Amino acid sequence: MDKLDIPKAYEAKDYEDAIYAAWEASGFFNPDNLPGDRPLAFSITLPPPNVTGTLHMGHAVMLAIEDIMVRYQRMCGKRVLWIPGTDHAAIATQAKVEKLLMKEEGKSRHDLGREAFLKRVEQFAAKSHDIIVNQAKKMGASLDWSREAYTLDAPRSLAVRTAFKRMYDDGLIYRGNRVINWCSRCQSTLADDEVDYKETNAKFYYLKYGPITIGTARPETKFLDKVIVVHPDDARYADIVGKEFDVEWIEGTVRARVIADKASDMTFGTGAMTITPAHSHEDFQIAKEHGLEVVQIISEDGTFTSAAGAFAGKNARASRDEIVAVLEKKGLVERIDENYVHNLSVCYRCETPVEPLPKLQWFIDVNKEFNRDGKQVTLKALMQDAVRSGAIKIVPERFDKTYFNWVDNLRDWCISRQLWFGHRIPAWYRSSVIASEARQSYGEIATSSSTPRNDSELYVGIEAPEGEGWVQDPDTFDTWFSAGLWTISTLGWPDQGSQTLQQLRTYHPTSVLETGYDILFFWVARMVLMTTYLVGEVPFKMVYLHGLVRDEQGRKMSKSLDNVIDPLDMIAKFGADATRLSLVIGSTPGNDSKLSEEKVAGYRNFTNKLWNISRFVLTTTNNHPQPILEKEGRSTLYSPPFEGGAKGWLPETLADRWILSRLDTVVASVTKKLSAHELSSAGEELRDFTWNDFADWYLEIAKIQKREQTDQILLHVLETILKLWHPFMPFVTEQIWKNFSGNMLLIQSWPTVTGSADLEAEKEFSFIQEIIGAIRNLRAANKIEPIKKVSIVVDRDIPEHEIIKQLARVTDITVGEKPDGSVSTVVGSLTIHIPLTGLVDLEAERTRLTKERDELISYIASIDTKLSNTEFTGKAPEKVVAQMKEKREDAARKLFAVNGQIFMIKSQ
RNA sequence: GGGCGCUUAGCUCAGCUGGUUAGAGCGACUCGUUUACACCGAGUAGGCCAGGGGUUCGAAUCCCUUAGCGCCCACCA
Repeated sequence: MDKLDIPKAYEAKDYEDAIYAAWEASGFFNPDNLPGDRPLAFSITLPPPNVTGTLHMGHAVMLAIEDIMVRYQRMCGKRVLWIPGTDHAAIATQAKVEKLLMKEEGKSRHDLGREAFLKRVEQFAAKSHDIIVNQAKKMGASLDWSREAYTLDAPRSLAVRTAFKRMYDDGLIYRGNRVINWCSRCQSTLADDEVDYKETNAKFYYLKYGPITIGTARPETKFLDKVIVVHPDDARYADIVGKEFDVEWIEGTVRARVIADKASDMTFGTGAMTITPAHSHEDFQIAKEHGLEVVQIISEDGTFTSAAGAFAGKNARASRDEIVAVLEKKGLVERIDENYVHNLSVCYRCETPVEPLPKLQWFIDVNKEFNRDGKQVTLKALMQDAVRSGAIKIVPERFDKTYFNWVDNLRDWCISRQLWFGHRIPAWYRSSVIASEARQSYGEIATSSSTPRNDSELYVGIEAPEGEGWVQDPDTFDTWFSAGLWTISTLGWPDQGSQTLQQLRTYHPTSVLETGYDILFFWVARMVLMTTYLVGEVPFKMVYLHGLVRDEQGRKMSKSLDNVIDPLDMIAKFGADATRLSLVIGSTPGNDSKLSEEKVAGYRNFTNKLWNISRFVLTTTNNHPQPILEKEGRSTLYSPPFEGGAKGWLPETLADRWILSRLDTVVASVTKKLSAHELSSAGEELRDFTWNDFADWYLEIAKIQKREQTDQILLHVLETILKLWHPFMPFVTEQIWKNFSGNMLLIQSWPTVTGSADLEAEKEFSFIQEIIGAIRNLRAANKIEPIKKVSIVVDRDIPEHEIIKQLARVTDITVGEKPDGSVSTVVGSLTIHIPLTGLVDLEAERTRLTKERDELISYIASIDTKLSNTEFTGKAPEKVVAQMKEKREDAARKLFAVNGQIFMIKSQ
């Protein structure tokens, strides 16, 4: 037998990479290679990180939580599939590369041209991808890399084109000219939810416009305003509604007229506004209803069009003051409110102010009825039903409301983007006019206003059409369109091969979607939309939302605040296991959590604790004459399984019965909690058991219980907690597991309840703990001399007196029959009598004990009162009454111990 | 303007459908040279569960209300 040589401290970095490599080599991350039958499947698709750079703490949380779920289910015997992938994140990635290009070479994407630029982006994405994969591995994520996907790879592109085609054929996708959100820096449209609002201090201008005064925050858009809108009920303007008159304006005289519309707010500004249909969503709406002309005066690059006369070509927002100066010169500025606060709409990526512009774009109609299984439905209705029917469960539940609030108010989704990086819209046009227009915008900024053409041929298909003269739409898809297909596209949809179909049948709908609550709308809702429409089933049965990881002070982590904690740094310093625990324990779904280095360090201490527990157990048992580790398959010693529960190996002592009972409780409870996705709570309970019960009590007892039985129990408990901990701390547990024979811990089966629950033992042992605690207290109080003599009187044979003796580290224990004690009426089986000498600090101890005794007495009295109250006993459920009685017993037992101690002190 | 949360020990938070004397970790303080671990052990002190009202035998938990804080959504020119 070799002597075990285990280092004193666990250094994560010495083991983790090798362990991950071994897992990967085993092939067990791929469900096809898992041993056993596994009729039930469990699947998660990893929310694909953007290929914009590196992973942050948010990704680390995601990987930790999902890996825990996945490892747990794998050990439970499920056919577990966790698919990794990355997201091309069109707008974010393109913006990033453009920024780099400008910084490093001083070039814009137009300097390179579309093709060369895309090559650059792909290079960047590839590099970023490799970093991400490496980081996921560092975290210990047990992802099936053989199925890795990318939102922009060939299979996913096919899925995108197929989805578009099908929706188009069903009339759910249309091309329309509408005012959209335009980011002049990204040079692209933005969906409604890609617009952020930033509270900004601005000026509010009161301008004379003919006979009335109008209010505006954006005078520069007002060049061609010809229509004043007032509220129909506004008495101030009632007499001029419908009238026309000439007004002196920015560039000379304009013929203006007044209309009434409820959109005008009587209480805001002067109650009168002019409208700019081309550059405001609401004005566009009004113009549409009243059949007004829509003229674009601001172009895609943020400059004025020729419609702005002398200002043409100048940046619109930058010209505001200049235009106001012109108005002022003409005496048209009545006053300026300098303290105007409003919500400026900005691009969620680059914070550039969003410019509303009229553009011809592709939209998904969420309100259009179509036939589904003989019923008329809308996409919106599908999204609502998926959650309302319970087919999808959101955790935490309160996000249901957020979800509905969003879906109910959903407007048509603009899916086309003027980016180069992304899936091209599978639409082709054939007509000289359109074709040249499309060519122009291919690589150029589209300058012409895009009005719908009737003279063009349009082809929508999965592949390019046959024939001459077809030009593909230059636009690309909103990145969330491809992301919305993620659960089905990663499983092979729309391929119809039997293997793909089988795979979809097995793993779809996926079991859980785990992601941050911040992308509930962007992504989760879109997946529900796409998947329910395309394959007629929900994409996942459950949505588990985690919160944001904030810094110690609760601030968001950001580069500008310099408070970013890099997961890789934490892993390097404290190990992946500690990092995972610090992200999972102490945080609950849907709530933000705070992270500090100290917290991670704390869990590093725990991994080391587990390491040393193992070190002790393994070396102790190994040193014994019948080396348990050398026996063939340690399991022969005590399993499988415990026949007839723990009786199979007859634990001899109270401590044995106690620890096994506790272990059984913990197995049951942790299993239940993990099944219910209560990860934090499961982890806490496991930590308490491992540290408080197993390490602090049973290990100490084991040192003096020199029976072979103890070795078996030590090994059994260790084996069980290694399994229980494995989902949380895969590395350290797997490393320790190497001391056992057989397969990797990764695929061991999850512990089951053995039937060792022993309430009597738990009660009795807690009493022993009480007594030992008392002895320790007394020793601590004895500052001058060690305790000379302790006598313990028991009324029946409790072998634990040996333990007490050792633990209390006292000498000279005598054991005898219990005298007919006066206190025995309270309850109890054990009394102690400790004559002590040389004590000086006992007075304080006595005061404390007396106080405790009084509290216990009044507590017992209060229970007695309650129990004699017929209203309580009559109305409270039986279970509660029984509980109360038990509590009374516990308190009485404690009182007995306290009384004993007081008696001891008195007798000094 | 709508909606959703939060307020529990010095700090970070658990406390599910009402039922132990409200818990944990960290921190503080006291003690400890115990052969698994100082990345340790044994203890102690900290709470009117934000305030007020109600329902109930019983409320941190349910209802109403007040105050403070946060988040999401929304086209106020």
